[in-house]
Amino acid sequence: MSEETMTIREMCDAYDVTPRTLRFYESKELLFPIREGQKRLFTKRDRARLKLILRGKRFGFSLEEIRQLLDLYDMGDQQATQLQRTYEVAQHRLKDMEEQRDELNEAIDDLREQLKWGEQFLADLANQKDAAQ
Amino acid sequence: MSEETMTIREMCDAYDVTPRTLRFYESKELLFPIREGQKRLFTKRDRARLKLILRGKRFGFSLEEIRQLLDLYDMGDQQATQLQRTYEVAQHRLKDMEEQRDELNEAIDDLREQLKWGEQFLADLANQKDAAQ
DNA sequence: ATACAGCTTGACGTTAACGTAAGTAAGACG
DNA sequence: CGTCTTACTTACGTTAACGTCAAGCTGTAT
Repeated sequence: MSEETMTIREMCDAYDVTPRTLRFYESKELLFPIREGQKRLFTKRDRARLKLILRGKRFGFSLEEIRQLLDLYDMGDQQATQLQRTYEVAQHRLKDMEEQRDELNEAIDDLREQLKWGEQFLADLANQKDAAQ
Repeated sequence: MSEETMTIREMCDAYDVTPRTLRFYESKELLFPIREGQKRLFTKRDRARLKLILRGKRFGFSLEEIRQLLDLYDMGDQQATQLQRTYEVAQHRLKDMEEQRDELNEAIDDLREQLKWGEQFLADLANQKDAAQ
């Protein structure tokens, strides 16, 4: 409960992830918890990074992309070039997402059509049945 | 070039899939090409099924789901119960897709926010630079 | 002392939908 | 007959993001 660091369980509870996930992120160099003997202690920095990781996932970035973005973020000693790069990557992702959404919308429309068709078919079938009696 | 059946290559060209894909679908019992010696010959039925498979994929059904739907479609000797079931599955899928789209839209909005933020930051940075000169 | 809770490090397993490579057969062409 | 083309089977490889043991350490409550 020290103010600065959190155990793995506290992290799990706070961010709704599994221990495996946190260890996995560490192995992929997304997080860098310090050690107290055996145990991992997650710092404020780790928490900030985890938040960004989870946000990145929501945006559909792969962990590898996220890692690169985090690295840029860290490295970038306010070097506009880096930030510019980050910005571009994000913008590209946005375009991908919008395309994906558009495709999804098309598919949804198509499926709606099919369903209308099926509905009609079922209705006809019911009528036939009624009429046959 | 017989009117009724197509070779694997003709199928691939016609539907823009690889041979591997067609063999894979056969192994998963989605298609049932007949054999002429070694070779596969795809019938009209196979072509109809393939179309449905590809459409199903667009809708985000898994191959296993598609197989089940195709089976129902085949079996269902116009048995309304089966069709009803198919209908329900499709409707469920539609709901999933709509949810997915909504999430995606949220993510897109969030990302747009972030980008606005980044843009501002970059602009400020540029101003600072200008001012410093 | 003992049991238990919580942490650790391996390391193999999972899922979907094919890709890819190796080795072989069979028919067509020149 | 040799070679090309097309197809075949078998089977391991791929990718992402963890899940799921197994086996062992440590600290603490009983």
